[in-house]
Amino acid sequence: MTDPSPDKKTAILSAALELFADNGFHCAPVSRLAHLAGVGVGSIYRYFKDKDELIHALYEQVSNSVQEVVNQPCGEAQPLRDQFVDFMVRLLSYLDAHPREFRFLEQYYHSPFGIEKKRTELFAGQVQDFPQPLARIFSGELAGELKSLPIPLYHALIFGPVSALLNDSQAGLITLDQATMSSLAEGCWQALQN
Amino acid sequence: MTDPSPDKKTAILSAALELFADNGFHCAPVSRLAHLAGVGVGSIYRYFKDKDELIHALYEQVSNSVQEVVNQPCGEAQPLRDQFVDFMVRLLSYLDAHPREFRFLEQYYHSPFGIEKKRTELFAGQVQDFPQPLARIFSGELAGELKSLPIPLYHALIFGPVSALLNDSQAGLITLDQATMSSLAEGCWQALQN
Amino acid sequence: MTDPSPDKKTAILSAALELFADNGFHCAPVSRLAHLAGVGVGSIYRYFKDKDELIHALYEQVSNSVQEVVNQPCGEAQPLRDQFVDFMVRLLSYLDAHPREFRFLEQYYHSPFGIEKKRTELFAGQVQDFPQPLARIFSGELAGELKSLPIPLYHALIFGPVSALLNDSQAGLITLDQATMSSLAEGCWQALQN
Amino acid sequence: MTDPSPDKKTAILSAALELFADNGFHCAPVSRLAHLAGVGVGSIYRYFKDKDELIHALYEQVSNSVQEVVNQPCGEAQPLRDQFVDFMVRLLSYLDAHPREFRFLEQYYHSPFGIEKKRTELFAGQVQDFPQPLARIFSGELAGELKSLPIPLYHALIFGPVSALLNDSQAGLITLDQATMSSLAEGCWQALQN
DNA sequence: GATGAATGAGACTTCATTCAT
DNA sequence: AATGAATGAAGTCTCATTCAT
Repeated sequence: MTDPSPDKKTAILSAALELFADNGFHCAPVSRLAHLAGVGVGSIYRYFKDKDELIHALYEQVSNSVQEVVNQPCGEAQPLRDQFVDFMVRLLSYLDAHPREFRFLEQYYHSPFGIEKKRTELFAGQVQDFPQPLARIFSGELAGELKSLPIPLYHALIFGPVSALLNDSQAGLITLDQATMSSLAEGCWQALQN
Repeated sequence: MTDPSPDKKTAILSAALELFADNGFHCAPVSRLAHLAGVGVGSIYRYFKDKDELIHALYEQVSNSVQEVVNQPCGEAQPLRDQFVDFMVRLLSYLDAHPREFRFLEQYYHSPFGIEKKRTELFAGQVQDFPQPLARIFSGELAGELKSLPIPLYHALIFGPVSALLNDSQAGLITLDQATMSSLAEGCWQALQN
Repeated sequence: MTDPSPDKKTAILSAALELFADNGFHCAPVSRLAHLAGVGVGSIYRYFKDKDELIHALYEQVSNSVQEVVNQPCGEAQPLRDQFVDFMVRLLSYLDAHPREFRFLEQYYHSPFGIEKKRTELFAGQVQDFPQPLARIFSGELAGELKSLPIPLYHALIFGPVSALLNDSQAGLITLDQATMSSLAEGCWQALQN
Repeated sequence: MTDPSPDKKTAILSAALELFADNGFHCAPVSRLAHLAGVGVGSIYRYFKDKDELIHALYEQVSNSVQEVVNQPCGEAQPLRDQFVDFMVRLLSYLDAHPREFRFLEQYYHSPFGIEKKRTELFAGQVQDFPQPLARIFSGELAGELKSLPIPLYHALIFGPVSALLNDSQAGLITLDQATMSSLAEGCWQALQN
């Protein structure tokens, strides 16, 4: 039993993602987390002060891995529209391929946990870190070319459809192939045009 | 004699909406519900089999009041675009003015409770019951004029931004005045154009 | 509803016998009693101080009806042995034909309720009231003819088998026809012989 | 490490026997069990899935200890009658010395818990495992010597009086000395004779 | 450091009893 | 007198957290 795993913390976070995404925070007793992680209950409390801290830590981890994907550079030689579509397709692909990350985030944002950590933080938090097309849109640099809107409106018109579509995909209402994702991205792009 | 008082049921549902929206289902013990409703704990179980049934009943109530707003006829004399914008503004206004209803619905849909009652049910469930512009869009009647898309894509492009914007409004990131709501609606409308 | 039944009390006791015998005291909520009796919950408390008193009252009633059967005179012209067998068959027949009465009594005696009201009270309580053969046995009058034993031993040798056999009958392990009942009675009779 | 302590389980079963025997299943709240066992409420649920399982487990334990007594070999050299009397005296002695075991069993058999685990199971369940005299009687081997009766009648004539006498003893109506127990056993023996 | 047995606060639910109608 | 809606004490069970090993 005395498993001197070099990465017990990783095992715990991984088990947590699985259980939280599939069962919700409240149907994931710490004892079950421990069992799934192959770790003693007590060990969880060595790495995390309590269950809440574990949830917040998991959020940070998932949030970061999404940020990484989102922040990859887009081909800057392409027209802006294509860069935007590429970005959107990349985001949709990643989250559709990682349903647990997506469901965890949705659950987190719609729970008391996410009250302080607003959803905006994930995508709009640091405009300057955004990949080319997004940064230029949100920063207002393209104001002549596109509509000039308050950031939350940009945000809503871009990420709202992403979230909604992913939900339908998870629910099995639609399959996200390349064409579908492009359609959505193009719709969003049009929404921003003058 | 001594008939079950409709006031009491209303008081319970009302307290439930408040606590569920503000604290989440799991931080709203029945004892607190009862206290807030000014009712004995046991009385809740006279009106609802258990806590789950109370949650579902509250969903039905909230869902119906949203449906009512959504289903009001749009001025059919106006151009379709204006009808659409009117509809969107009406929906946004109502939910922004009833934040607890909105937060409850979001929470419900993102919980195991809402698994069968898919979000789609609320808005897309019965296309034929939709107000003019939505029904015509979703039914494909306008396929020549607009893009021809799978329903979930229409759905995502229209209600995704609504949900996202309301979240930002709740978070205090933006104030939803008439202009803002119209901007969003117009963006959505553009997103659907050929 | 205002049912001015002349015999609400009877209806309540009757419903109580049914529910207690079939479900046990603790799976027979007062509300269910009331429903089955066709009476308001509150009415039960007009006739009985509380649930305990209802149980004791029901015991008295059932106990009395058994006493009546037990106390019917045996043909005094017959030999004692035949009188005894007649008595035993009569008792067995009655209780086998009234399983709810029997199950209620068994349950009552084996519960805290029956602690003060000892089983003995039912059959041996008032020796002088017993029908001929029993009275003569218990009173010691037949001491020459039969074994001379302490009353509880007579009691055990006579009523123990009755109770045990009825239990097996209720459980469906045996059918109590005339021959079977006579066999038991004869066995008991032999048990008492010198 | 930290293995589940067998002492704790024993303490719980022991407390359960005491409370169940004295108060009945329904006047023995888990909280009281825990207190009497010197254990936290939650610990009971580590050892038993729920209260029902605890009751059944206690039955198994008590039943086994009675079986052990019952199954001890009788002096096979003695006449059958003496073997039988020895057996009866041993059974009576044990149960009279262990009143809680006796009261628990009686209560168990007369409750919904004992519906499937019929009383017969305890004594007649496995005829072949019975000590000499009983096995030979129940198996019909002595049919020439004794009356030939259906098993439930043997059962009633032998164990009925045992149960009844123990009840009277518990009630303080009689003291079970050697002579008394022998008398009962002899009575039962006679009851079986041709 | 790791473990998991032990704990008890607190959640949900039932039901005997009351009392306004 | 009769009713049944209302009540809350009390019961069963869960689970986050602690701590001895």
